[in-house]
Amino acid sequence: MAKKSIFLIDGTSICYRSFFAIKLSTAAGFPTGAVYGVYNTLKKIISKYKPDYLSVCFDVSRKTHRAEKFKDYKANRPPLPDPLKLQLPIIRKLISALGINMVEKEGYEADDVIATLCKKAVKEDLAVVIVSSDKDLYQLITSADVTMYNYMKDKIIDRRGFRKQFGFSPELIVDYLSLVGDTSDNIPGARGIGKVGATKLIEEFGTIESLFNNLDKIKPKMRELLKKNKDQIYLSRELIVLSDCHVPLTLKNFQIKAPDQDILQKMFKDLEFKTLIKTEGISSKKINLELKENPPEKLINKLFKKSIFFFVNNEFTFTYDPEEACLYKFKTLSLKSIFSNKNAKKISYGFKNATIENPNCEFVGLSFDIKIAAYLLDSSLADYEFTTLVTHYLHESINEADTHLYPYYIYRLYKVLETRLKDNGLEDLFFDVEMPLIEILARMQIDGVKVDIKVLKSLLEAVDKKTKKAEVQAFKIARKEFNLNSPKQLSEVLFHDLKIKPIKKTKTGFSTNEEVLDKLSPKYPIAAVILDYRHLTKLRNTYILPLIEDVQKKAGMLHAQFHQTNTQTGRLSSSSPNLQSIPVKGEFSDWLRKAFTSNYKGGLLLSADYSQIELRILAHLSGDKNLVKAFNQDLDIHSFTAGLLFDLDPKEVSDSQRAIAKRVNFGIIYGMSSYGLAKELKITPLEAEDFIDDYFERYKGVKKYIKETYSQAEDNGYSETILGRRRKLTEIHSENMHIREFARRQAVNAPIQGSCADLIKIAMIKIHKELRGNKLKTKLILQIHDELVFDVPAEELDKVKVFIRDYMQEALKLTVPIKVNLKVGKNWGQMQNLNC
DNA sequence: ATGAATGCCTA
DNA sequence: GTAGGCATTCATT
Repeated sequence: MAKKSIFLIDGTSICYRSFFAIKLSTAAGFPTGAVYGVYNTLKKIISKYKPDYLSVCFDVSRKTHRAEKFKDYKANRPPLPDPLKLQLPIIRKLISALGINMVEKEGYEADDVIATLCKKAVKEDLAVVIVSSDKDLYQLITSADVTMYNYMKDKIIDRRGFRKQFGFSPELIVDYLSLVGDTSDNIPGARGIGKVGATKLIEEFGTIESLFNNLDKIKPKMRELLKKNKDQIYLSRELIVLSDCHVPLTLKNFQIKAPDQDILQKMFKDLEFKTLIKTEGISSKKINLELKENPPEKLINKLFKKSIFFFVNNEFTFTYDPEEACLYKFKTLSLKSIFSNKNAKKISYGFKNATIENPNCEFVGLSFDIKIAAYLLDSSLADYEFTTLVTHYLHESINEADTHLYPYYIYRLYKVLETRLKDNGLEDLFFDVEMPLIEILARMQIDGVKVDIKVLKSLLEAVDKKTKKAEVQAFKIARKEFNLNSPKQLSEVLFHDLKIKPIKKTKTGFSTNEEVLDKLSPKYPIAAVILDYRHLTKLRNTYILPLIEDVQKKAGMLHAQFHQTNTQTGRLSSSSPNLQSIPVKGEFSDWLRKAFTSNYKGGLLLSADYSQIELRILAHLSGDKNLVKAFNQDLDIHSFTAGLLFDLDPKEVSDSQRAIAKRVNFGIIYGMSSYGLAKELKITPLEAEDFIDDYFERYKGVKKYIKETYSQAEDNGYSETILGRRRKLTEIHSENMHIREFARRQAVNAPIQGSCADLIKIAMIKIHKELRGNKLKTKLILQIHDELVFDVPAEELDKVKVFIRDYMQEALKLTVPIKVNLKVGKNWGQMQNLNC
């Protein structure tokens, strides 16, 4: 039988942390972040650790016994910020409404209260967990029954963990801190002795007393510092040692009582914590958590018509009967019969996975996927796991393994997310674009791409042969063998052994990247050899070998994943393998791409890609006169820009001028800074500045658009695409200029990149619908951001090529024409343009 | 085993 | 200058 647990929470500490971490206020401007943070922290601790006893300890006033001993104690700490002061009474009210006990003692700090209770609790044979970010409290983990919980990192530290972190026993933390001091409490410590020095001394000698008894064994410099600071050190120790303040341990009071829901709800309403206000429908009170195994036979028909079906991935299926307020879990009814019944309203988490697990099933009437909704509302979450969403949107934490709780949460998540989508004008994008896309991506994953392994193997042979040669050559020039894959070793060979002058630094040494090696290669043949070697091994290790591996598993078919919730901008991403980064330039890229073929006998691959789509979208978004004109007249946009920049007729523009204009055009899409453009063009930032000025002089509308985008991002905290997809930009107001500039570039790029994603997603849906409606065998197999690749039976080519192009071009109506190029071939490496 | 650092492939 | 995924080395959980 495990010991009963008691959690002692440093209320002051969690208030401070919450206050600085969470900026939140009501519409009227009343600060609420600290209240919110404290609520979440407490909720999390309770639901995760289920303590038997719990108490939140507070400081009462600043006139503590420590201040009597040392007048400067906490002297340099600024007074409590007003916005936090305002929240303290509310936080106390909230804690008491939650049924949680609070303890405080006049003249003492929360630390002392915790220390006192902790000692008593250990005597009562309880397991004590201390919750604070204050280092002083480590002095309490001298017993094996006491641990410290770091709520920021969600980690519990015991004696072993402490030793690992500090290098000595917790008993010595007081001595350590006496040396180091604590700037936030204005505890002096020994001036001149820092973390490193203190750790060394403590590890070697232990206590302060022992230090002063062994002064002769300490290096002169340290010895002097210790002597000089002796008084300060002993005073510091007095201040750090926690004192007993005679508060009683009344365990009965420390039990968590039932929260007062009425008060809580009223508080949440006043504080405008919308997500915490209970929604209509299933509430935690009403729901029957004991799932019934199967609904009675006579209920099933009714349920199909009236109730909502839920499923999480492919594993859990339940339905909620609103009349009975009861959840039923299906054992005998297959997922298939629910999926294919269009009357049954279905709410899912992770629909794509469910589809992939049931590839032969027909899907109709899917109405709402929670994962996708959460992504659309905020594309910046680290992940969209079910438990993450429960924490983020319901402010409760659940264990991943508690799958029996899923039905309880999924409906509430649905309610919250549905409302938010509506509030943010994201319904159309959600229901018309993202939801229909799920099944298309699932289909792409299920069907896969045919890959000819023989082509890969012959390529591997050729690449291996060339790699060997490059290797031999490199070692010959270096006059020794070394690991060519190691930038560190290579740097040693180039810049030490061969005495080449380094061009660029990295964080840890000299750079050996492509840019550097390119510059070196005319003078130093070894650089060219290394570049060749890198190219070859990249091809082998990143593409050829993994592809062979994957394809062998699935009998000639490659099933990559396409992710719908992995990018901040709305693009898709691909992995395992990433089919969006198959080489297209370089010596062997065509050979590699020849391995990607049609899965139909005599079939063809059709590739359809948008031409200059990002600049066209920029033209649409900005309405710039020159840019719109160029596209309306179907001009070569880079030559046109070069014409404007160099004051020439576009026909007179030289290749190098066009190349510069092309870089500048890309620069605009990426948010452009003179520094970045300078690096790209290998000119000075001042010269780059001139190009940018000239560009904006000619494209005045673009300049205006970028300015407006900045100010919109500053006002709203996000920028948005044509269809209203948003990208959060929390750092747009950063004090740090570099961070702020970065956010600004993202603000400009996100609508362009994201609108392009909107556009191609619509095209995919329309094309998919047409293909299925006509029962065609042509399949969409790849999406590479502005390109779609189809596997086409030869006899379908003439039919599909027309509507594929049309749907892509008509996916969205822009103020400029959209152009799509078609290419076709028996594989991805040998493609011919297709004119129709 | 895991993560930072470096480097390189795509749009 | 934007957005991704992934391999390797090397120093650490």
